[in-house]
Amino acid sequence: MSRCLNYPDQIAEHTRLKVQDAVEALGYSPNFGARAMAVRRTNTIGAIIPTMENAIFARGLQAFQEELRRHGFTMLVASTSYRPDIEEEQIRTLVARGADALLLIGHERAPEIYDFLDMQGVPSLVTWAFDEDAKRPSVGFDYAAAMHEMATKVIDLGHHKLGLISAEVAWNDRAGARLLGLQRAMTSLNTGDLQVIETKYGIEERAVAFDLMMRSGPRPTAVFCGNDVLAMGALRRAANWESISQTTFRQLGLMTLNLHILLSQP
Amino acid sequence: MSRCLNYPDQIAEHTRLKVQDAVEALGYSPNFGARAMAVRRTNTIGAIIPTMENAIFARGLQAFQEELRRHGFTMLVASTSYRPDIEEEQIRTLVARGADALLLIGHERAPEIYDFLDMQGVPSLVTWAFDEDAKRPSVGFDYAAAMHEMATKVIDLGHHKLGLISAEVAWNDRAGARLLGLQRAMTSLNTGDLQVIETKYGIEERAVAFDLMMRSGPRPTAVFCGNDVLAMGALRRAANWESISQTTFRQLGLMTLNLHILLSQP
DNA sequence: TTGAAAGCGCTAACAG
DNA sequence: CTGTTAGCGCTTTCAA
Repeated sequence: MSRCLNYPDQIAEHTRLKVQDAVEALGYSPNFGARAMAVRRTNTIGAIIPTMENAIFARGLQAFQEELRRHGFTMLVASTSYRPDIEEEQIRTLVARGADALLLIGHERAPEIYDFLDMQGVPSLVTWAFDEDAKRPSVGFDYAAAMHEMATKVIDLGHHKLGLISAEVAWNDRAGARLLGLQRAMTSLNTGDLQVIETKYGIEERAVAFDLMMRSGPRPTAVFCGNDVLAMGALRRAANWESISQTTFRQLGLMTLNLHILLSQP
Repeated sequence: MSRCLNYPDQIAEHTRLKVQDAVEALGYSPNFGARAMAVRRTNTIGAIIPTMENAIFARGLQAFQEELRRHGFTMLVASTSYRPDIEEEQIRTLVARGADALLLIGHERAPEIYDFLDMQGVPSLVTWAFDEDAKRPSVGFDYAAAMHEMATKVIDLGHHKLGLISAEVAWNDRAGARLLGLQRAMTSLNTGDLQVIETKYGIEERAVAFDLMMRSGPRPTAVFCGNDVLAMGALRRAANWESISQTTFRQLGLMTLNLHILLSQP
C-alpha cells in the first residue's frame, strides 16, 4: 500500500486499482506524523513572526508560503506577540513538530536558543534584518541607513524638534536600528531635540502614543514612526490636532506606506 | 523517561534529576509526531483562511491562536488564495497532520469534503458566516441583512445608480450574501441600476476595478465595496477622478473600516 | 517506584 | 512485481 501511493509506477496496474478503491472506500488519509517518523523528515518549514496583525509580516508569510508550496514544502506559522519567552516556546514547539528549518524575524535572541537549534541540527534563516557578520544567513534591509537618510532629509527641511514613535526596542533589532539611524543623523547634523516614545501594539496604546508626544515636552514639528502600523495609529490621532494642516494630512492619508509624518512648518 | 516528563510526581527525586540532567546535556526535544501517534491526539486545531493579506482574517487568527494557546492547544494555519482546490488540499493536509478539529471560513464547499471530514471523524467549525440550518456549527454575521440596511440608507439619500465592487462570488458565500442583500434592497425600493464588478485580490486587479466601473455603462453615484481591502484599492484609484469631492474623499480616507464609498451628489 | 515490551501508522530494505 | 518485517520515538499497559 505504501509503495502504491509513493511509487505508483513500480506497481502492477490491477494491484494499484485495488488499492485505490480501498483508499476511496475507506476514506483513507495518510498519517503525516507516522510518515515523518519513518523517513525522518517533514518537508516543513516553520516560520515565527511577532504578530500577524502587522500586514507586512502577514504578506511576507503569504508569499513565503506560496513559494514553499511550489517546492513541495509546507509552512507552519507561529506568532509571538513580540515576547521573547513566547518566541522560545514557539521555536521549541516547531522543532518538536519536526520542522526541517526555521524562518525567524530579526537576529536578537538568547544565545541558548541558537545553541538549541544547533544541537537539534535545525537550520534557520533570519529575515527582516541583515547582518553580514552573523553566523546564520539573513536577508533584510539596512534600517539604520534608511532612517538616517530620511532623517537627514527632514532635518534639511528645517525641522529640529523631532519625535519618534517606536515599537519597544528591547529584543527588536529593527526598532533599535531605526532609532540608531535617527540618532546618528541628528548627531552629524548637530540637532539635539529628540523625543522617543516606545509603545506596544495595542489599538489603545498606539492612539495614546501620539497624544503623549504632543503633550509632553517641546512639541516636535516632525514625528517619525517606526512602521506603518504605528504610523496609521498616529495618523488617526493626528486628525484631532488642529495645528496639523489639512492638506498635509490628506496627502499623508494616502501615503500609507510612508514611514514618517510631517506635522507643521518648522 | 517518558513518565519523568509527563508525570514527574510519580518519580523518585534522584531518578528525576538524573533524567533532567540527561535532557539538558543531550539537548533533548520531544518528538511531537511520535507522541501524537502514541496518544492518538495532537491538541492541534487547523485553521484555513482564504488569505492572510486581508487583515480581517489575520487578526481573527491571531486572536483565535492566543485563545487556543491559553487552553494548551496549538493552531496550524493554511491559506487558500480563495481557490477551492487548494482549500481541499489544505484540509487534507491538516487532517493528515492530525488536526483534532478544523476552523473553516464560510459554508460553501464540495460535499465530498464534508464527507471526508465525517469519515475521518474530524469536527469542524465554520466562521465568518452563520447558517442556522447547516449541519455544522457556525458563527458569523448576516451579511445580506447588513448590506440590505446599508443599501437602503444610501438609496434613501437619493442614489439610484449603484455600483458594487465584489470579490469573486463563486464559492464565497460572504460575497454572495452581500450581493443578495444589495439586490433585495434595490428590488424593494424599486431601484434598478446596479453595476457589479467582480475582482481578484491582486493589487493590479483591485486598482483596475474602480476605473472599469467609472468608465463602463452609466456611471454610478455610489459604489459599494465588499470589504476593506477592496475599498482601499478603490479609494486609491478614486483619488484620480476629479468628480469626487475632496472633502468626501478625505473623510473616507479615514474611514478605513467603512464598507462603502459615496462618490458624488446623486 | 521502576523495567520491559507492545503498538501507534508508516517506509525501506530484503527476500521471494 | 509483491509480501514481510524492522524500526522511527513515544505512551501505556503489565510485571516486578
